[in-house]
Amino acid sequence: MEKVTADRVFINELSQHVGQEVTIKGWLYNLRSSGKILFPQLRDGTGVVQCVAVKASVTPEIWDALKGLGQESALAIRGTVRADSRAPGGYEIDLIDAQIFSEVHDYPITPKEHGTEFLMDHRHLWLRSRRQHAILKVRHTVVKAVRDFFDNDGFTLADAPIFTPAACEGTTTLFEVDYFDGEKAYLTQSGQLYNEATAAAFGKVYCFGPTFRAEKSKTRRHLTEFWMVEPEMAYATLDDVMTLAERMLAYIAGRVLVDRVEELKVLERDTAKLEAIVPPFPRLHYDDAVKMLHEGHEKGLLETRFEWGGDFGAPDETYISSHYDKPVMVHHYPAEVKAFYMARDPERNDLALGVDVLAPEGYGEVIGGGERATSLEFLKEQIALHELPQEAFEWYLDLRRYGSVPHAGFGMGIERCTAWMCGIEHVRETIPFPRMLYRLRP
RNA sequence: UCCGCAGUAGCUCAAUGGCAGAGCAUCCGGCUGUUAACCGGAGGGUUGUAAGUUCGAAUCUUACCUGCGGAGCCA
Repeated sequence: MEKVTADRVFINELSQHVGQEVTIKGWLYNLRSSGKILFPQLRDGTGVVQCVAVKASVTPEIWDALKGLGQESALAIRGTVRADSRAPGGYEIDLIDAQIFSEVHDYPITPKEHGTEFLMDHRHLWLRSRRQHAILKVRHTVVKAVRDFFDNDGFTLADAPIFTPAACEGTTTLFEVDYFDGEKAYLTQSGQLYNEATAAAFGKVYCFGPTFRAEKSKTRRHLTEFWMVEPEMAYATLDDVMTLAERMLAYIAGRVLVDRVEELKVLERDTAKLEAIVPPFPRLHYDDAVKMLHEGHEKGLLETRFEWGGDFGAPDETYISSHYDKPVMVHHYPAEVKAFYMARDPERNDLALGVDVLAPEGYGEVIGGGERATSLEFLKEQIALHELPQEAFEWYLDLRRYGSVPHAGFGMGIERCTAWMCGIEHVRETIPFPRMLYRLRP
C-alpha cells in the first residue's frame, strides 16, 4: 500500500486547509457506502470528518481495503479538503490514499443504543463515543477554569496528602490502608485541615486532587473516588467565602460557554441555564430555608415536614433550588450537622458559619464550606465531644497556638460541577474511569 | 444497608403456561451522495444461577447472584 505523505493535520483544523492535500490519522467512526462510492467517517480525538472515496479515483487495493473496514479500525488517509454542506461538520475530504494500521471487525459499541451496565463494562472503549468525548472535554475545561481562576487571583496551589492518619469528616466513610508500621492510615476525605496549615503560610491557597469516601451511597451524585478543589483564605469570613464561590462558579460557566461550544451542542445543553450563572447569587439563611420547606409542605409539594435542626435531603435541596435560576447559597446551618472545625455564629452559638451552594436544575450541593473556628479551647472541646483522638490533631491545634486568625474556605466536587455544566443525569460519565459502590473495573 | 424494578442472540428488546423471534452488529451479495443509509441472503440461544410446581416453564413459586432507579449520608 502506498505511503501517506501529505502534512498531518487534525480534524479541528480542517477549516484552515480547504483546497489542500492533507493527512488525517485516526479511527473509523462509521462507514457508509453506495455502490461505487464510500463514506468513511474518521475521528482523531479532535473531531469527526467524513471522507469520500470514489472507486474510479483510488487503486483497487485501497478500495478493497477500505470497503471491508469495521468500526474503530485505525487508519491514516490522504486527501483534499473541501467545504461541503452535505457533510456532518461542514468539511469533507476527497480520499486519495489510505494506510491501514489496524483492521477491526467486531467493535462492541455500535451506533445503536446500549444499556448502562454494558457501557460501564466497556468504559475504556465508551470514551471514544461522541457524547463521552464531549463530557470529558467539558471536564477538562472545568478543571482548567478552576486552576486559572485561583492562579489569577493570587492563590498558591498547595496540595494536601492522600494518605492521612485521621478523619476530618465522620469516621464511618474512611478507606483504611494497612501499610504504615503499627498505624492505620486512611485515604483522604478532604484536604481541609492541611489547607488551613498552608493558608497560614501562603495566605490564599487551594488544593486539587482525588478524594475518597466509603459511603454506601448509590445515587446519581456520588462516586467513591472523586476530585475536589478546595480553596482556603487566611483573614477571611463566611461572607468572603460566599463571594469567592459565586465568582468562581460564574467564571467556570463563562469559560465552558466560550471554550466548549461544540461539546455543549453535542450534549444538547440549554446554554441559557449556564448564561444565568452570574453574581450575585441569592443568599438564604438556614432559618429562611426551613420556612420555605414548611411552605412547600403546606402546599403539598413536599411529602414530609422538615424539622429545624436537620440537614436537607435531596428532595429538600431540589425544592429550595427550584425557586431560583441561579445557584442558591444556604448559610448558618445548625452546628450539630456540620464538622467539628466550623466557627460558630457569635450571636447564636447553635449555628455554624457554614454554607452550602445548591446548584439549580436539581444538581444539588456542588460546594460546601465556611468559616473555621479560631479558638484553641473551643477546638479541644469539639474534638473531645466528637470522640476524636486529640493526639492526632496536635499539629492542627498548633495552627491555633501560633497566629490563629479568622479563615475560611470551601470544597467543590469537580464531577458534580461538570455534570451540572453538561446538563447530564449522572456523575459517573464525568470522570474517565468512575469508581463507585460495586464498580471497580475497568 | 433499606425499598422498588429488571436479567432472553455480541447489543437493544419482543414472546405472559404450548414451535424462542425482530432490529442493529457480524459474514456474503447489490446500489456513484450516504447522513444511526438502504435492499436481498446467511450464521448466531444452557432464556442470570440453583431448586420446585406442571403433561409441558423464558413465562408461576422460593433462594441466591448481577445490574438499574430511589432513600439515608455527602462534594
